[in-house]
Amino acid sequence: MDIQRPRGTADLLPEALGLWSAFERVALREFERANYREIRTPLFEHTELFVRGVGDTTDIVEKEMYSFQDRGGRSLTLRPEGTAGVVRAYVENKRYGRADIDKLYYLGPMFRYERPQSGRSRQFHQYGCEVFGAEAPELDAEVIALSYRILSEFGLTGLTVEVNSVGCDVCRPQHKAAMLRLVQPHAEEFCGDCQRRMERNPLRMFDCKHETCQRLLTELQVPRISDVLCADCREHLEAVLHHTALLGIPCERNPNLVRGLDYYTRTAWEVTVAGHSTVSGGGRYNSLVAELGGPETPGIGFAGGVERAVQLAIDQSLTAGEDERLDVYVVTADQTATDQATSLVDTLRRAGFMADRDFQRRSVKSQVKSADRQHARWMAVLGETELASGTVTVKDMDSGEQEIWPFLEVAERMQERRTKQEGEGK
RNA sequence: GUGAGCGUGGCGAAGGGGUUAACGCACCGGAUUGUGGAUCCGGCAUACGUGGGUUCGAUUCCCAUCGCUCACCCCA
Repeated sequence: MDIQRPRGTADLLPEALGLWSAFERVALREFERANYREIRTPLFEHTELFVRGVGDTTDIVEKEMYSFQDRGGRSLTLRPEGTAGVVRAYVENKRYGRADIDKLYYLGPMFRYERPQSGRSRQFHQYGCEVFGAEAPELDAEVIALSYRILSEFGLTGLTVEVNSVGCDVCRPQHKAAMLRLVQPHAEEFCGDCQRRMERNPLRMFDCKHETCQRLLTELQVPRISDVLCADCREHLEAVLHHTALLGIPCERNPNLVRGLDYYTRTAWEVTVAGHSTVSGGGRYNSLVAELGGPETPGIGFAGGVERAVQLAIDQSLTAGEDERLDVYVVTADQTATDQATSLVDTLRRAGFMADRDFQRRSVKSQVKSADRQHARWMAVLGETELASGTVTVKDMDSGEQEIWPFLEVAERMQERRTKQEGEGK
């Protein structure tokens, strides 16, 4: 095998896809119950959209974009996240001119050029939603609840929601300036990572694992954003937590929580399981729509990683439920019966049964083993004796009983059996 | 981008400078004229990631490279 899949991509094989579709069903169901509607935007956009939307100093834009030139010389980028494209579509399609707020959800692949490791790959899948046109804290609570419920309804346990406010256009710049005033004179005393964080996203410094950095922050009495929120932001955060409590969502305040993208304002949160990477995260973005050329419109949304949810399910021993079982396996017990096998399989399929047969000219024993391996409900044997009498030997693989039926009545009789079994609740 | 570990048939896995590279699983055929499990017999497979070096000889030692895995940064 000389050509392998590109680094950081995965083949999703049938055996693994059961959990995926189980998860997707739950996500779509929860979104739709909450009156969200699906949106599908392009997998690639103009590079400029992400630079302006996500933020030009974020890791995503600085080193993780899959960008390329098309034949017309335009710079395009495989989408590294979902929000920017949805906001662009919202503005471009002028959906702001409507009376109701716009509740949208999406599910699909995203791309980031990173070193793969557990819970991280170059093509991965996110599900998420965006809501435009309301800034009431009860909406924040609804979206937080959705991000939590999708995972809990999927069956995951041990989930917590960490919530913080990163401030607004008023209090955040003030805090940042104040923080830098205190910290920059001591820049060399911080670790290399923190010195970089100072440039990019000083809030991150509170996350540093180095003890010296933490001690310095305390000694210098550097305020955390949550300590210096303006009155409106403070009030908003309290109202959000009040409503998530009404909804029974296990929220915890995390004054150190920061998100990596530039566009967040006020509420930011992550759904986590102890000892694992974040499963989903989101926040409010009240300036993003305007920054991308639309009218001042508040927005809020979250995105979760499908791979991470599925991996947690595996870790927690959740199963997807049985695959649909094969109804009939047609056994060709004699080479002369191939014509009949072909038409019997076709007849059964047209009658709505999942039917299959041997295509490798294997022995009868092998074919029966095959039927067993695939958990067929029935096998239908076509051999010399059946051909001579225009019949089919039909065996119920569960009970082991077998009968001889006229060839032309097989589908009909099976339908009767199936109806009867379903009536008995089997 | 930084650091660490690992690449032997479809899968798991032993070995180790020298004729035919174990073993287990899976699969196929037979014992059982045409029936699922077990047992026994037989069969099966283009297998030592790739390229170079050392050597009379390399799957084994050395170098490089590619890939995989994990951690850091960051994030879904």
